[in-house]
Order: sequence, then structure tokens, then C-alpha cells
Amino acid sequence: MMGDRLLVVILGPTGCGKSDIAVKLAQKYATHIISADSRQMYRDIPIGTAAPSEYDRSLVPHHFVGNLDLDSYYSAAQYESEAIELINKLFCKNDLLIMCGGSMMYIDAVCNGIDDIPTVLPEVRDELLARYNAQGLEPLAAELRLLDQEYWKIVDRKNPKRIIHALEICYQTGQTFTSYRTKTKKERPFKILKIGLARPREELYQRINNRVDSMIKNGLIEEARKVYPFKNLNSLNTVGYKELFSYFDGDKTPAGETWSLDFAIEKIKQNSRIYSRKQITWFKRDESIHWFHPDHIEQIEQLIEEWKQ
RNA sequence: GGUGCCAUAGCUCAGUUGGUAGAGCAAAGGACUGAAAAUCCUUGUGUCCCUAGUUCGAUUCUCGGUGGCACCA
Repeated sequence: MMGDRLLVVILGPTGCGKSDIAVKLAQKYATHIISADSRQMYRDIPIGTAAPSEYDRSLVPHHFVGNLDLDSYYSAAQYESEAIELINKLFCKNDLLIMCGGSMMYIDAVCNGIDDIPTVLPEVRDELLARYNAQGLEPLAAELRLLDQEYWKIVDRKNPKRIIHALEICYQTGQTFTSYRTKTKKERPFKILKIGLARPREELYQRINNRVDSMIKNGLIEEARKVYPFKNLNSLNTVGYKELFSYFDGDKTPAGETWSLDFAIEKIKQNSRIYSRKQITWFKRDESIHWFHPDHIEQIEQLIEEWKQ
């Protein structure tokens, strides 16, 4: 019985048309969509995150969309456990579920699992961040080198987030970060079919640019103004908002000019394009992904039918 | 019309006391295990505007041309 259950994962770079395909497939199979998008989860920023519309949500039940407050702490590990729990529950009534999103690590957490590493206590993180702000990365890196030699060999030594997190775990648990990194792949009690959506670069960029323009028309600036007071929250360290915050703040460009609205909009487009490239880079190395152009939905449906057997 | 300044990477510019050149931004490639739309790393050959001259050698100096900017008529 278990082997009959199928999770179809629709993934790809931002703006490639994942949502449309996911809704069509979910309608066809009368099933649910489990969003795998780390920013659409926040309820106050639907426009800039291109969250599914009310209409789409009336057609198909969506999960993990608009379910968090901006100040909620969240992580890929949390997503793993919540998503797996939900998936198992939904599989009681449906043989096929659709997962749709572009958050690489979230998808990976569900498909392969991530290691059981303790959640960092806020006071530990605050302390290390304070030290980082005061002293810079060097002393922290030197400490990590002593505390976890194995990880030091492979860590991205100039990346503050990596160094700091490893140190957090060392301090909080008294054990090395390495000891938690087993990198074992978890087996799931269902089949997983990954569908990647790809478009030629020019086409993708054109869609991204157009989508940013329509976000602006649909009220992105007002949305950003509303959440501006909370601009330092991690949830708002997000393409579409950080650029508008720079505009609101009157920041200076590298050329020494004040950020104009047009400049901010261009930056949103540019950063969205860069983000899409990072997604493509990540997905490239996953050989289990079956790639299609979004226009060829009949090929996708055919593959799903084969996998349903 | 005259005079002066400028012309170098996709863009803004630096530089070469004459030995064919380098920054920032853009762009591309990559990494990625509890902040991931985050964070970090790597990558710079281009008729140095065109023609002629001086020179062993010119992107650099000189004459002329073209284009731009400024000032004077």
C-alpha cells in the first residue's frame, strides 16, 4: 500500500510558472498543494512573494501559505517535521500529493531529511552575533578551528553564517558540530517524483521582469510600507522588500546617488534574476529531477501516470 | 566659425615617465544541513575612436579626421 503513494514535487527557479502547473495538476487529481516556499509562509507579504491568489486557493487547498507572522522563528528543520506530518496525514485520503516551491533547502529537507541538530537558543545566538559585530569574523573562525577541526577543514571560512552556526552548536551542546552532521538520507514511506520546470534564460528573465512590474501595479510599495517598521526581521530580508526599504531609507547607491523608486524596482528585478540563477545552480546537481518546459504539461502528466503505476 | 577638454571592458572611470592595461558596478559560474528569496566564493583580451607620422616598438608622443562636452563669437 505504502508504495502506491506518490509525492509530486514541482520545482524550478522563481517566476518559471510552478504555481500554474501545480494548480492544474492538483485539480486534475483532486488533491492538495503543499507549498515549499520559505517566504510565502508569512501572511503579511503576499504580493512580493507571489503567493497563490485567493482564487487559486479556492480551487485547491494550499498548505504552508500565509501561516506565519513576520516575527515567527522558522527553519528548514521545522518545515521538514511539519510537512512530513501533514503529508502522512493527507496520504490517508489521497494517493497523490503535490508539493510546489522554490526553496531548495526546504524541498531537500522533505525529500532527503536533514540531520537532527539542536535548535540554537536565542541567548546563544545573540551572544555570538554580538561578538561578531564587535570583533568581526576572525576571532570566531579561530575558535571554531580549535573546537571542531573536522568542520574547519570543509567549512566556508569566510561565511559568517556558517562559522557562527557551527560555534553556536559547539557552545550550546559541548560537542562538535561535525558530530551532528551525519548526512544520512532519510527514507520516506512514499515515492517522490521531482518535476523541474525550466525555460530559456531570456524567457525566464523576461517573465521575472514583467512579474515585478505587475507586483508594483498590484500594490507592492504599499505592502512594503506596512511592514517597514519590522524591516530588521529575517522574514523581511527578502527580495522585493529590502530594496524598497533602501528606497524608503534614502540609502546611497554605490555611485553615491540616493536610491530612487526606479532604481529600487530595477534592483528587485536584478536580485530576482540572481536568485533564480542560484536556484538553477542548486537544482542542477540533483540528477533525480525530470526537467520539462512548462508549456508541455501533457508530458508531465504522462510521466506522473507512469509513476502512479 | 574659434579655443580648450575628453574618447580605454556591457556601464562609470583609473592607468601605462612609449614595452598592447585594471578597479567598482553589471554579467556569468560555483558552494550550500535549523536565518536559505539568507549567506559566502570564483571569473576581467578589450580593434585602449580612426588615419598618417616619429620610434626597434604607439593605447600612451605629434599632425589630421570623427564624435561628445564646455567656453568664446
